[in-house]
Amino acid sequence: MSLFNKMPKAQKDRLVSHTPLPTLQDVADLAAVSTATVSRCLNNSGHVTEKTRLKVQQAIQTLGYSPNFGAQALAAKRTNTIGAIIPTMENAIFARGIQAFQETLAENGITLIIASCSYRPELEEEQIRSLVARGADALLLIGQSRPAATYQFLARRNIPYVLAWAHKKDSQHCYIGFDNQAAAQTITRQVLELGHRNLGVIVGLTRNNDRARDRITGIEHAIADYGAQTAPLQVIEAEYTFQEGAKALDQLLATPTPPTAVICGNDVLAVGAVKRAKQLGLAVPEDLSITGFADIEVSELIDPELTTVHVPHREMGIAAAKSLIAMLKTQTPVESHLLETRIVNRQSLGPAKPH
Amino acid sequence: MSLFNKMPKAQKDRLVSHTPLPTLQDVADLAAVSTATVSRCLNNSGHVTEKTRLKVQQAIQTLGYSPNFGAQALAAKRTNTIGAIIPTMENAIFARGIQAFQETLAENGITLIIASCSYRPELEEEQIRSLVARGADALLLIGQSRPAATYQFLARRNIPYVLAWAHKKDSQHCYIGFDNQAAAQTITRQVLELGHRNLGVIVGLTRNNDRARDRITGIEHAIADYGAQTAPLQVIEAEYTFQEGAKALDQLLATPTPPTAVICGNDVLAVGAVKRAKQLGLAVPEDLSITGFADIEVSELIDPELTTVHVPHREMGIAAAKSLIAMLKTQTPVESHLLETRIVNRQSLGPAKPH
DNA sequence: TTGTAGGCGTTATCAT
DNA sequence: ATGATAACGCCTACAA
Repeated sequence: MSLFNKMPKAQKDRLVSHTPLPTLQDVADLAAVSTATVSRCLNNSGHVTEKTRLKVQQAIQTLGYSPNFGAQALAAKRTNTIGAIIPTMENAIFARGIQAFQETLAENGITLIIASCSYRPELEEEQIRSLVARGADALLLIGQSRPAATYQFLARRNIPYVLAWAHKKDSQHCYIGFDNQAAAQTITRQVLELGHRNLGVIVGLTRNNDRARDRITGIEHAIADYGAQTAPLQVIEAEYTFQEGAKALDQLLATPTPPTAVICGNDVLAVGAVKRAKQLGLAVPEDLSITGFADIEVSELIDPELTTVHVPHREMGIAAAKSLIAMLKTQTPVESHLLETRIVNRQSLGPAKPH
Repeated sequence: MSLFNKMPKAQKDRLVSHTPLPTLQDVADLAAVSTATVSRCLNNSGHVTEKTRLKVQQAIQTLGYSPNFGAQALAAKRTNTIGAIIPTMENAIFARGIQAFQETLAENGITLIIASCSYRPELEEEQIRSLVARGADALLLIGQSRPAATYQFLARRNIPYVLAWAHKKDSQHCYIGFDNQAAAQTITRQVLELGHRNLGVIVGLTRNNDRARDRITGIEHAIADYGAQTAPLQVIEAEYTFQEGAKALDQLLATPTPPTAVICGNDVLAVGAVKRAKQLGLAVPEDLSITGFADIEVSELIDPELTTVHVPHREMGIAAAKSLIAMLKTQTPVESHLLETRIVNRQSLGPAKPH
């Protein structure tokens, strides 16, 4: 065997003109330093003379070097990647928050991987494993309700996570979100104060959605406090589309004692209901009041514009990113972060008609 | 030095009860086979007895083993990750297509990394580098216009990519999309056939958006073919929000000869314009016709519903995913894929008033 | 401050 | 069909 044949492959490649991508070694050679020094420059881990740093940077430039992801991940035991699993990318409710989340991560040199689980918990479980397998250093999850086994899995792997879009006091988990129940309770109280005594409710499918359930609870509490619902409270669950919101309204109106105000668990359903009400010749809010939840763009598009609960989407995304980054850095849990919601009064809610 | 001190760290860890995550070696030990065999099982690369396969699977189960991403990437020189860079996640125009793209990738064991570039080309360049650095095996990009250096970078790294949401004949690139110009031309012709002789145009910012430019060209061609625009063609560019669509309409109507029909480059602007028209007391389409482009959900929400160009978002996402997967598998370019658009006639376009 | 060298957990090439 | 073993490219004690 010749000397050439004994060489490591990378070295051979450098002799023949194959020229694959430059490696740390190439940079080190060109800069006439060791790979360790180059690595230190790359990771700003201090202890490098300004002069050598410049040499190294020069070499990196001329070679067009960029670290190999796999090697970096393998050696450093982290990928600088954070995963997020959201019910769906297809609707606006998560879009703005996730966008802000991603921007904040990017500012910190972290890449976001997104998966969606279509509100199916078994898929979420699978996605969590997948993202972790893909090397996600930490995770953003939506809401709290998932099997204990999932949390155990994360604990076993020591993967930091935050639960966003929800909030629970005194929990072992780190929440970055708002109090769905309290927010729903507040807007319901406002509806009641306007004289409505027969409410209807349209919410997303509660089956795997603790936020939707919390909102119903809030509505019920408000009504109980006020002691004022004259008919049985109708709660219609609907999938997350304009059309389903419209259909749900039809159901509500088909009852013997149709409501004078409809509280919706989200803006998409609310907006669909508003459109349907108008089609049916009902004036909103004169004949029927409708409220939303989330304050996404469409709530200002519909006529009349939607009175709804404003959620600080971007703030939430930013806070989630910062918390995760902190957890990664300190390797310790971080406090939950409660964000404030507020009611945006537009035109879809009005006083009950005197009778 | 004791024998213990000479051991590789992983072996030590297995002796003391530290128990980090199980490795391939652990699985091999438990199954009493070599790591090579385990690896073969994991990658279905054939030549494994059913019996040993079972043994190995058993071991994987009991250990809860999952491959280390970094190591896998380093050794295999691929990450099974595909990157997509879209202008923004925050609006619906890309959401459905990307969702389908992601689902198709997931079915093939590939993870999607998304980055957004806010329609800023220098940011896109940066994001491309970032995703590649993160180990993206291939990329989905939107539209065609970007610096030659960017394409060189991708060629140098040998990264397959497709350009989606657009189409060019006889191009060196692989397009997965539709003909923006032809689609715009078709809907414009329809408007002209309805007797309109004074059109206005509202489009997204063309500065870094070749799709928007193509649509304008299509509109201009249709008008030229028809030889029929009575006033100078007003083209207003607007950012991608309802409000900007509304403002653009105001500008169009402030001219001495306001148009009787407004062609919009996308549904968001169109819908914003419809809302504004109604606020101004104009009946749509009796006083003013408005058309959209993309056929996203809101186009059915607004009243009157929007006549617009339907784009097969999901098909496009699926096709893009399949093409990329094929390129990755065969290591050869793949043909472009032209998708058909069609006009959806709803209520926002009507005949011109006779005068 | 800088260099040396071993290890990270897979894959894949060769033998057997 | 299975096993040894050499890469893969980077990080990081530890030594100098």
